[in-house]
Amino acid sequence: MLAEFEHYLKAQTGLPEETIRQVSSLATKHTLRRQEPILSPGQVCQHKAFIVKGLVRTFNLTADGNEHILQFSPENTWTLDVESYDKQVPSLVNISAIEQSQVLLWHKTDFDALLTAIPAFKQFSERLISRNIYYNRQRILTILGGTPEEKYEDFIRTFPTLLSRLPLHMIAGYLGMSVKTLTRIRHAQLQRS
Amino acid sequence: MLAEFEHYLKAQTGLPEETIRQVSSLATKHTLRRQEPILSPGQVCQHKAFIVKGLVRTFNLTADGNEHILQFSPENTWTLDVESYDKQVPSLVNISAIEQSQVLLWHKTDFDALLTAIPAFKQFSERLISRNIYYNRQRILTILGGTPEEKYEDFIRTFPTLLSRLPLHMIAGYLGMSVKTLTRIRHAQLQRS
DNA sequence: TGAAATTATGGACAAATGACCTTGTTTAAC
DNA sequence: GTTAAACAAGGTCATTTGTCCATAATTTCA
Repeated sequence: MLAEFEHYLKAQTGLPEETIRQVSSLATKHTLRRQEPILSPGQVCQHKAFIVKGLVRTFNLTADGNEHILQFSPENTWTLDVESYDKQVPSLVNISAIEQSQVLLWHKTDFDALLTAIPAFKQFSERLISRNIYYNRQRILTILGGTPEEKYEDFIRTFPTLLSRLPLHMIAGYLGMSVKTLTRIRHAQLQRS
Repeated sequence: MLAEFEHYLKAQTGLPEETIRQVSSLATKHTLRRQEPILSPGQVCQHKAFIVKGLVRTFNLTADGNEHILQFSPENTWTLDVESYDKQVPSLVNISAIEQSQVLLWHKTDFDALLTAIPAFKQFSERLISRNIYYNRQRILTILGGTPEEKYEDFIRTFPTLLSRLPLHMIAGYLGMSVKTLTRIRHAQLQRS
């Protein structure tokens, strides 16, 4: 489990073995069953999580039981509730496994120490944050702009490999439309092809 | 014009006069007429802008002439196209004045120098970025989730002072709905009250 | 001040979407 | 391997939303 992460970090940063070991040595291994939560509303987000294997989602449940999905986190990506983590205030969102997953967790204290101790690691971390900012901006434009069909096609383009791993109702929850609409779109696309 | 900014920065950071002067001394003053652009698609975003007075919007024009608004920037806020600015690549968005506005511009080179030279200023800058991240996350949830009416009410709650300064079609462009829908909502609310 | 542009609203109609239900299939779990 | 749960898809209908149009009010700027 650590080996995969170390390989990832090496490929992404080119940091020396020793430094990489330093990072991974502070992680806790964790296996999640399907639907098992890492974070629930009301809890303070204490950890940064790296997904070694599996698939995790960040979402919000509305009063009427609807699920709005902020993020899917597959292998080799990170996840956390930034706002809760940064400010150490109770979270408003759920983070939980879609598939059985293996994750590495760093406690905020340890992770902060790593960022301070290893400038190149901090740079890497900032690069990830930037990417997230750009992505969310683009996502807002897509949600604002497109027809449901355009949103769906955009989703496929952005996450081609996730399509087959996600139930439709989660894709709907990510795109902000009903399952019915999604079904209709796919039906229409089949007709055409 | 500088005085307002210096007052803002003092209030926000508590930095000493001298440092504040150091920051403001690198700014260029600029007055914008209504509808005058600061940034157009295809250009590289070279500056960070602080709005001293007026109101500016960041938006995207679709092929069919629809306007999707990413951000409103009133007095005492900052604006730029982060992605274009960070990477120095051509922008995809427009930034332009809604009202006649006064802005201060820092060239990226100068602003980067300030961030390096003044750690407390860098911290302040990071705080602003964080705030923006939280806000965009929340915005995605709101857009995904609510009925048009909820989105409109959320808008009023978030930007109570902007309501009267914006034409309806811009609010619609920010919320991702047609002007007609907005009109209907307001009509319904009048009936009820 | 006066002409031109922008803005808000409303009507009518068509199209898109969601809610609710059923059915058959696939997947997971014990 | 069997049972239970989750899932995709389709039908129907009511509602919502958008487009296109016209009109009246307001604002801008020369």
